[in-house]
Amino acid sequence: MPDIKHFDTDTTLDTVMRLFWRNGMVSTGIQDVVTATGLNRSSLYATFGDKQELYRAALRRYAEQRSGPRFRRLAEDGRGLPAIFDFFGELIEACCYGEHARWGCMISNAHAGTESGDPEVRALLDRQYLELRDSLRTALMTADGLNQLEPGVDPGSVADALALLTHGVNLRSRAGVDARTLRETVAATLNAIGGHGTEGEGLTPGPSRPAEARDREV
Amino acid sequence: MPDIKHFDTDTTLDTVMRLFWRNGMVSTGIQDVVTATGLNRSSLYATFGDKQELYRAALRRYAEQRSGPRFRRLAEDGRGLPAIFDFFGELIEACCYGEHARWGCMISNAHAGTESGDPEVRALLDRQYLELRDSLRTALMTADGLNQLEPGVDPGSVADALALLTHGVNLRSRAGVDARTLRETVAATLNAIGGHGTEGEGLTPGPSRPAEARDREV
DNA sequence: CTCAACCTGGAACGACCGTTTCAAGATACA
DNA sequence: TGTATCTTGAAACGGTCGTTCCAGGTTGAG
Repeated sequence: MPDIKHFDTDTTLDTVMRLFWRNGMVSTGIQDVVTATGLNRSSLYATFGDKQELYRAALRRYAEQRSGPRFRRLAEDGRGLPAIFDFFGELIEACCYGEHARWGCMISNAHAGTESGDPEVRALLDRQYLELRDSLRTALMTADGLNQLEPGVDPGSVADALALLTHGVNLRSRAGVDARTLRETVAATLNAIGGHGTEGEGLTPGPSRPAEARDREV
Repeated sequence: MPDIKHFDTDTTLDTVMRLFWRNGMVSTGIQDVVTATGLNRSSLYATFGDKQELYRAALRRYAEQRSGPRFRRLAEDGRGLPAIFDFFGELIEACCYGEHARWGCMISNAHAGTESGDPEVRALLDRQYLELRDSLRTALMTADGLNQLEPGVDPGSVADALALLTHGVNLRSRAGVDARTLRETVAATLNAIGGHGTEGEGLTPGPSRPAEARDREV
């Protein structure tokens, strides 16, 4: 074995992910990547390939490191509606406060840009949507088993609607809408679905609380 | 009066709007604008200013020509819930079929991109959101007056939720999701709000019907 | 017709784009 | 230590970016 890489691939990909996440793919130049990561073009191209492949890798990492755990936690939470309340509560918190405030969601952003032209990217967007939808459906079916849902509410359809609502939250948070407004909107929606009186602690509208919520992960 | 412009400003701005709408601001070069409009750089810069101002003008035009009439029609429709059904039905139709299929919504797209960094753009995004929200709320209050809503449904909160849902529809349609899925999701949401049996004709899930719906306006 | 005012075509600007190339440096095994 | 193999630094590639400039054409008023 001759020479070994002088940098950590995961750390680099994490930095690149943040760049693409905040500024999008087209607005992020290779020079920006070079500056942010500290390594040079040769190492970048030798390790990740061209810009498109680099973006795909960053997007995959976002899906695995950011979205994935959230979805899994939601699906495996046995509390039913409170789990969904908390899911949205944490989402809004992460979108409005901390390191990634006003960055939105990299998946949502990819939908709106030229990034979605790449079939490989679009396949990932579809896959992520299905994962979110299924996690929500699982939680809703749990809620249904606990008699938390209004009669006549179909977990499948509502899961789809909530997944679309998530994209709306991501988009609007990027425009700088405050967390309180988003919390109220989501809480009203979930209360309409069913759970009167079963609110999780993630969505108490109250005053916004930026202090304790800083530097949370997404 | 010396010389007069040799082209129509509105027609040009319409062409530019379509470019920015489909490809976003950063991915659309001045050369693309020159090619698409047929006029040259001098006339463009003399008439609209630089690229940022050109984008702002195109976005304003989108809001006035595309979103505005839709919102007004929704708010002035006296039928209540069926008006909302039809609003979403036409939205989905325009997002999935015809000339602008898979373009999404220029306002939604602007949220996700670097475009939203411009304060003037962000002010427009907020204004458009409020217009949509208020139109939905007006329609919901009409529906409430007609006893079409489930008891305990607050028109204000639901209007916010439906406005966010709209962004979700726009985003997902850009990724190529089929109209039938979107219609089912929206229909299920609106049925949960209240109007069992009051569906408008815009959301009958059925098979997708691309033929009759081509070349609709957005 | 004269002429000042405006518009148009096209070339040109410097800066930056993503990508490639290549010599020099670093490493593990013989 | 020699050497094959990979990494790194830095320069350079052609192309495109947004923008500006100016000569030449066109218009309407005097």
